[in-house]
Amino acid sequence: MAVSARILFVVEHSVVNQPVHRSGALLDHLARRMRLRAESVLAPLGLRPRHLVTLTVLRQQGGCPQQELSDTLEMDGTNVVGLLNDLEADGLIERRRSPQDRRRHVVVLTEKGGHVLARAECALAAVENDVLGSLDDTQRETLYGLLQQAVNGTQVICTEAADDDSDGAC
Amino acid sequence: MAVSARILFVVEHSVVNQPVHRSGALLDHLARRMRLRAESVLAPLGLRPRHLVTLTVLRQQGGCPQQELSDTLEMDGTNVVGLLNDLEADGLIERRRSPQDRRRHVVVLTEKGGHVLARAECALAAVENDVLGSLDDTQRETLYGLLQQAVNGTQVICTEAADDDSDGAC
DNA sequence: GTGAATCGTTTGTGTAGGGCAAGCTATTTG
DNA sequence: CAAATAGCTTGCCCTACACAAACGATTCAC
Repeated sequence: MAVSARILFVVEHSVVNQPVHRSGALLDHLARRMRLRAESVLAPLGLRPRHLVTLTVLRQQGGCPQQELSDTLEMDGTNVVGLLNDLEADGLIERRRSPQDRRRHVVVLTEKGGHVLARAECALAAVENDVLGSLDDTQRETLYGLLQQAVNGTQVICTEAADDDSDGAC
Repeated sequence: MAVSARILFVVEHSVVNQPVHRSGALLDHLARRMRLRAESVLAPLGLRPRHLVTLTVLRQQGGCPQQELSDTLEMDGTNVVGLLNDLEADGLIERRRSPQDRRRHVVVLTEKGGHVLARAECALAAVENDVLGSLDDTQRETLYGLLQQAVNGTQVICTEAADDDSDGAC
């Protein structure tokens, strides 16, 4: 039936006609599915998807100046301000003046922020279970690793495997 | 440093404290990055990201009634109409009356639609190269497979490996 | 066959995400 | 001191969508 893009691949002395595999559309599609469901789960926590993305970035980047955050999120600076205002109002993040350059705000996740993020992730178990239903645990972990690597430029295996406190089992 | 969610895992007689790995936020983040770049690449082709998603779905689902498409895309019916109007105006899809139930429109990808989709995917090589830069070819293929499986409920290895025409190497 | 339900379409309305620009303060740097 | 920079606020605009209502065509149930 349908037509599909191809590139020529030379594999072990033979030329194989192979379709082009672009993940963009799939990523878009899947992200939408996640987001739709996540919205309702997150609402009771006073969060929206983009807040969760922001918190996630902050957790693994540690404190970072606001502009860097804007770069990472690839989002306009003014909108980041609003986003951080929300999060700060809820006590999930803190803006600290950088001692090196007092014009800068270093944005850090508060303890509460970490906990809320953790709770949100637990609450999202059902959502993920629904959307990624056809992937087994190993596959989901692989997917997570790949996404992490793509987003961060390097794979993050398990940054703080031996950390304390936090909200144990969901 | 930061706190993170955990669940208890019993692995071979030992209890391992393991962080919860939710892909939602990463998916969202990565999809955004892709979409931002894709928009400018797609614009010259008269397409926007959601058009590409639609075409992609149609390619691998074959013809399907409009409502099913609406379900798959998890998008309101009225918006799907608009989306399809765009695509039909460009001759990329066709709406055919279903012989079984003449109320229904069966939506199919036209030959031109397939070609344009293929061309778009080729054009997106640079984008993907940029966003997935830290993944090697094998990893990208793995990612693609997982996304495909998640979206479709089952993994699609290479539906029509022996198809003809189409636009060869980018 | 007549009425009820269904598929798709159009139109209209509302909301949220988010880009972009201008103007401001505090601060650093030349 | 002047110029550049980080962040904040306000205001404007556009796009993606959801949702509702009303319509024609068709099917289905009685």
